[in-house]
Amino acid sequence: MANDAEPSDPRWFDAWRGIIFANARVLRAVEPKLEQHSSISLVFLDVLARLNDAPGGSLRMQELQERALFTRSGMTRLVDRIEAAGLVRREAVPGDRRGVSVVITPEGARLYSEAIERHMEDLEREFASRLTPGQSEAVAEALSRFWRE
Amino acid sequence: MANDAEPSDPRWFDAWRGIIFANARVLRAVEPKLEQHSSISLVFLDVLARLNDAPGGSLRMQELQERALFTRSGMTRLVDRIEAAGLVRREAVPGDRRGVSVVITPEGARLYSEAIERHMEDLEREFASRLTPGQSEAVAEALSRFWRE
DNA sequence: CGTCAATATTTGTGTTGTCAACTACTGATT
DNA sequence: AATCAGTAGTTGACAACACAAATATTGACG
Repeated sequence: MANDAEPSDPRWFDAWRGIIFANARVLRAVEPKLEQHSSISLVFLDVLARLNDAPGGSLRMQELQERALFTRSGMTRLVDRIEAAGLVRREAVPGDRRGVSVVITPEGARLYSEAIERHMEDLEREFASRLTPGQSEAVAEALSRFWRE
Repeated sequence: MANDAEPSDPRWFDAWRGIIFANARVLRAVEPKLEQHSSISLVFLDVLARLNDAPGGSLRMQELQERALFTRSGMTRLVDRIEAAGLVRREAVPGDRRGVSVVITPEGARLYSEAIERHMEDLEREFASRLTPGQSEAVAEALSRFWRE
């Protein structure tokens, strides 16, 4: 098979290339649609998703920082902007006056569920429709450790 | 439109989630190492790779823009910076005075091959080692249409 | 030839990202 | 209680990104 003396690229590199291309191409297609329909960006949606999935709809800045997929740094100012848009609010943490917890507002939750629904449709069109169920299954299985650790 | 009652997340969403997580986590691990060892960023490496793979080590701005994975816009100024680092140079296109072709310099090619070698080792550690050969194969096969189309 | 829509790239300007320094608070140690 | 290393988050300064408008050139068409 393709395992005698690496020809040029090892086989796992095709897998990696597939991941970066799929990531880039799907996001490139899907992000403008999100902004168009919901007038929020993917980084906003990302933060709202983390909060929405968290118990109580609330996380501390650090947790948000760690879990966010599309933002590596600058969470303070990102939350500033999302807060200015009225989608989250900062609250004091009882018992630790250094801490801040970021809470999703009702309006944030409403906008999130609206936006994520549409976003899923877009993803289905741009991503899912290009894979067979068997392929989806195989990719999901192979990559699950990257998010389930 | 598929309209059957979705239980929680459709199966393809796990595949998509795997892709974004794998992408984010591997890049987050690998990029600092690249910068540390080769003192270039991933966007630099990306551009150098496109040029290195192109016939004659040269592409026009537009082609670079289209092929680049890690940069969606601002190719002019990105090339400015890479040029300032001596890794590429701009050349006039014979027969079209609007055009510019970007050529990789010998130093760029040298630095590229050095950096990519190390980068592949890092990728192997952070990505490939977490997949079985069968999983690599499956992911590569399932996602090949995203870069070969 | 002269006009003009189309193409190729750069420039202007506002927005977002990054990294280190800074402020504020905590908990442990003495 | 006073000290102090560690933790949480913000701020300042600058780099990189994004998008629209500007510049320059081409090719087609009357």
